[in-house]
Amino acid sequence: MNKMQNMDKQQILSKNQQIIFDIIEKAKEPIKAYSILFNVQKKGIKAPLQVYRALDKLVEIGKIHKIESRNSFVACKNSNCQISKATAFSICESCEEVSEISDNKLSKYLKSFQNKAGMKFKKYNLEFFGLCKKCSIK
Amino acid sequence: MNKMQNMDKQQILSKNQQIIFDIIEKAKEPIKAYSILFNVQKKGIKAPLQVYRALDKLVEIGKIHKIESRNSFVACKNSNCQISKATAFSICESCEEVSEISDNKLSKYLKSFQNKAGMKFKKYNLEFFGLCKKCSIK
DNA sequence: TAATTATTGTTATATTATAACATTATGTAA
DNA sequence: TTACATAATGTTATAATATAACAATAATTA
Repeated sequence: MNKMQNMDKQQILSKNQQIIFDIIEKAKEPIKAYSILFNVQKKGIKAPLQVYRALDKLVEIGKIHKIESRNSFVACKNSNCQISKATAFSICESCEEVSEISDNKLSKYLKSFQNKAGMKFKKYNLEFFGLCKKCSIK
Repeated sequence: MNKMQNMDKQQILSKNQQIIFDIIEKAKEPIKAYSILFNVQKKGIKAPLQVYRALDKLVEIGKIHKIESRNSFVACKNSNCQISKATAFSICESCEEVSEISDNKLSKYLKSFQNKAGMKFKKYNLEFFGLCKKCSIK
């Protein structure tokens, strides 16, 4: 194993983590755990738990994000949301296209947001819903 | 059935919807579908689908919200998030306390947010994570 | 009052996720 | 370099969450 790859987020991936990350990155769209499982069975990963463990770790280190409303996973496209602390997505309710939002003003605003009790937050996840360009023409 | 009750959101609830809404409102904290099911079995609602159907409807009309990251449901505490379009929550990662955020500036900001492609959104869901007051003292 | 739409009831099953336990690999500190 | 700790893997079983498909009934509306 080449230990110098995947240094972007200061993390060397284990064998299973790498296999699963590659699938998610290639997908370019959110992909579900059992669909990942189907894709990696030829590589010897046979059990859901092997997938979920890799997913947990990849989310933890910020290489991927979970789209909570869809129970699916995408590779991180940002360098800003390291360690998965601050994520925002737009989701098309018609074609289910998901894209990660990278907007400094938005993330600054949300990172510094306090609720009325003065509670500050370590993390947030924001999902916007609407129609993407293509679907809004139809 | 008294048709004059539950007029707050211009919606009369059906029998099952009312039963399930009452459980959620009494709970005062997020409650899961199968926990609701357990609670309503004495009232004759025996199948998961009966619960999920009522939940779907209640979400649709904005009487309750789904906490996506927790697969659980809470009664709406706001008059602002009608029809479930704009929801924000704070979630304590230690005790799992969830509260709905009602902040005009935040909702104004998010309602008018456009992504770089100029796409506007009909709906959003925001979940903040951190430690609540109690848990941050510990 | 017929037609339409919403709601309910029911059985079965699909989908998503974790528990528990044994083993192997990797990193770290004496 | 050995022992200790920590992380990752493999495996079986099962828990938790959610929907499909179909039949019947109730409520609304034209």
